[in-house]
Amino acid sequence: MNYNKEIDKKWQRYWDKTRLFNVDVKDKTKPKYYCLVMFPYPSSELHVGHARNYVIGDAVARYKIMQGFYVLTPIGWDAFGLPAENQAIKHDIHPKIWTLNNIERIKQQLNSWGVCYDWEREVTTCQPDYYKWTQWIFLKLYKNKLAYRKEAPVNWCPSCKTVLANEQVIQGKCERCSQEVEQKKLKQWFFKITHYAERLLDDLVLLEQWPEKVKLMQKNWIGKSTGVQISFPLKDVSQEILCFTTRVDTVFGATFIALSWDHPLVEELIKTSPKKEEISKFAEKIKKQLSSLRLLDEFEKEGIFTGKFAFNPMNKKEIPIFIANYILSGYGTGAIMCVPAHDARDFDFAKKYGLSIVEVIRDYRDNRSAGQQLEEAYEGEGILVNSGEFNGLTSETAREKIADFMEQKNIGEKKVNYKLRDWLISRQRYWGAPIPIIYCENCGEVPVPENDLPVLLPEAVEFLPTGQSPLAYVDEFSKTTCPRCKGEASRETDTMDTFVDSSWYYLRYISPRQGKVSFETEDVNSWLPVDQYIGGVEHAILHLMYSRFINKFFYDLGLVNFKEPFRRLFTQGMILKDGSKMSKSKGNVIPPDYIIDKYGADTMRLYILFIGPPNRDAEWQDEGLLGCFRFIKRVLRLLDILKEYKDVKPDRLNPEEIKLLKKTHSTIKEVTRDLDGNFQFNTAISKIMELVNQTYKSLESGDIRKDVFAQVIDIIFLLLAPFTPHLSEEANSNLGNTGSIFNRGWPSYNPEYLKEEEVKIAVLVDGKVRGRMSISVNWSKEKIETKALALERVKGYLKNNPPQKTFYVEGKVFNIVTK
RNA sequence: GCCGAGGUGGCGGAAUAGGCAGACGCGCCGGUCUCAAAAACCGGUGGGGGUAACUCCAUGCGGGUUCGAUUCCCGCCCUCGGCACCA
Repeated sequence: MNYNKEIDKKWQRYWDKTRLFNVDVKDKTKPKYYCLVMFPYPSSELHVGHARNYVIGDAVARYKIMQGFYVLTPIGWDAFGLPAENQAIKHDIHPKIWTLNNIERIKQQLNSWGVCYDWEREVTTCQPDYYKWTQWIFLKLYKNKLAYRKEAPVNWCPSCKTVLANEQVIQGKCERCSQEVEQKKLKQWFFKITHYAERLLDDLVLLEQWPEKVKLMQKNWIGKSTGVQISFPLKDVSQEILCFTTRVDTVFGATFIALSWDHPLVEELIKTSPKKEEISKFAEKIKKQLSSLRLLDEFEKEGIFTGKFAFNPMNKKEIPIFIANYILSGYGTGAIMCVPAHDARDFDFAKKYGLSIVEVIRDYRDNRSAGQQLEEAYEGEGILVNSGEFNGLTSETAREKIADFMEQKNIGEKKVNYKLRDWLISRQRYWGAPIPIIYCENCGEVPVPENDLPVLLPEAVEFLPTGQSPLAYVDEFSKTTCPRCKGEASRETDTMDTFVDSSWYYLRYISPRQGKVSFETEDVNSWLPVDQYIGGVEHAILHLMYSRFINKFFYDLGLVNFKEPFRRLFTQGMILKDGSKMSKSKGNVIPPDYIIDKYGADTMRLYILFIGPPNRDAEWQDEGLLGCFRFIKRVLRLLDILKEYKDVKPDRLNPEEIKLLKKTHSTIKEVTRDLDGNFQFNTAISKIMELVNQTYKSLESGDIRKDVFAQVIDIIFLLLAPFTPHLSEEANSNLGNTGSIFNRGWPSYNPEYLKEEEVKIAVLVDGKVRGRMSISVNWSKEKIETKALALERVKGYLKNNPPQKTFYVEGKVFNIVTK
């Protein structure tokens, strides 16, 4: 049998016609399995890097179908987003047209790879029948006081007069015009994800089948810390500054306080200062620097003295108050107590501005003589010094004692703090779901009534660089009447973050055409949680956290009965080319079309799965692809050999046949284990390759009967079916089977063939291999020892060094130790 | 900077409740077939030394635990992902 493109098309049509991947969610005759791949953003064509996600998902789905599950594999499009709008500006094409064209193109690609879905469940987030429900979620959150508006900074390019995404800010400058980017505050909408911080953290333990690293990242992102909020009284003013710290044991070493540029007390502190001008200027400067954590290091640590002092409440010492650029606004209290001796950033800052550095924690291993200066901040734990009555305590006990002391004296209170911040969902952009809020002069902010949804995104818009959403210029959109007083009113013109769209799409797949509700609770409850979620590790935090949040919100409303949406998560690695991520700009993209054309879908699929462990990055090599093509031809040749095969005369199973059947059944066992484990397609495929190699070797011996040979081939194609579905189907029908190979069931192994009587073990002297021998599995350690010590080479090594001890690892090694 | 992951032949990668390092594939070398090439098939292939038997070295670097470490511990170096408006 030869490989040709017609085989691909034939079976793709067959799967479509027989509705192999279409699911009726009401059908409960088989156990369900919900296999979900992260839906694509339709930016342009897919390359082989993208393909990995869908090929893995398809292989999992097919494997589960063979195992007898009723498998739901839906697909959709994360269709709102910034790139569409950029294209619109650049090439004068409407975002909708651009997006829908891309979707059509990608659909063709997926089909040509034999990646199958239940297309009747396709959802597209930019279509009104989808975003209607995204808006509905907003209203639900609003009603439950989990959506609110407050001022928040955006990146602002003063020359383009537009809000920039972080991605569009290159080293503090606008990517288009290279103008210095500023911070601007706008009133924006937030979802109160912090309300769920504790549950998002606690429920991580329910996610037993998630990668540990993803759970750890989420845990660190939530960033729960317990500490103390201390109030530092101001000198001359009857106010105080609140600082949160997790290291209250270092409080005696707090020698200054640093505020963020927009701390509410700044104005009060500097209003009488002779240097007011200078300080305001400095604050302005920091304001222009970017607030994002990752950009902090691009600026040197800087600060300015406000001229005011506070008291350290523990030792009553006067400590200066600074404004510093390394304190984030809107983070904690926006003020920190600075302990230069025990914090590296504070240490640098203190050195720069000549502030005192008071050591209060002494490292257990520290052997500096008294009076010797610290050369760098010591951030570890230790014994308290210079801390009054708390001297001599360990950091750990001191934290408790000082916190208790502070609570008694009313100078501080124990507090739990989270790094997690509320989710800013406002975007000053066109291509997103409009936020369903109306502003009325009389009634204030009024939610759009549910019955009026969707708030349609108008299609005729201009993309003027004005800094507002283009929607603000569409009068028929923005001008409206107040749902409450029927007076004149205007709509919110910001749209929602696309992460809102993607935070619930996996629910919509269950009832995608439902017009009355967002999803059918009963069906969703029977099909979710998702059994297997597959996607890139780059989504480990944001998308997965937002989805978990929205799911918990639905849980609280009684709309779903499961606390977590994704039971098992698999994060696949990237496919690299020349060591880096494929991208058009780098020109290192491998387009799949020519591969499909030249070698067929199964070659590409097989190579993508064989390239390396799927949870890690791997380097694309064209030669590797060729190797897989060669393998496919080699497997198919077995069918031709079988056709012509002259049967050897029937007899009992001969040793060569037993050898081949042993290999076959151990391969079934190992491939199954690889797939059931962590989707180790690469090793599963290599084991099938070994079996194929063994088959050729066994055939050469001339002892294999035709029926044994046919059995082995049949199993080879069954094992390959999830990876190379087209040729497995073709081979399956060539072998005389009717119907789809995917309805035949996954092969099981016969344990009789896996029993071994003899094994080869290595004999080691002092840890080095010095001989090998075959042993019978029922030999005692003593018998093995006698045999091992009798080996000639071993004897040589033991001549002058008699054995002292021996170790035997069953079926593996026998180690003789002379030392 | 913070958080997370990873460093094994010429290359992609196997092997970890600590037990024969380099499965499988690529590449390369030699051979068969061919006028020749391609394809296919067979054999070899971590590095050094040795005609060979064999031997020494080797899993990013430096230490440690152990009869035994790619695997566990401590300290470094490098690469990649995320850092809240790319999705």
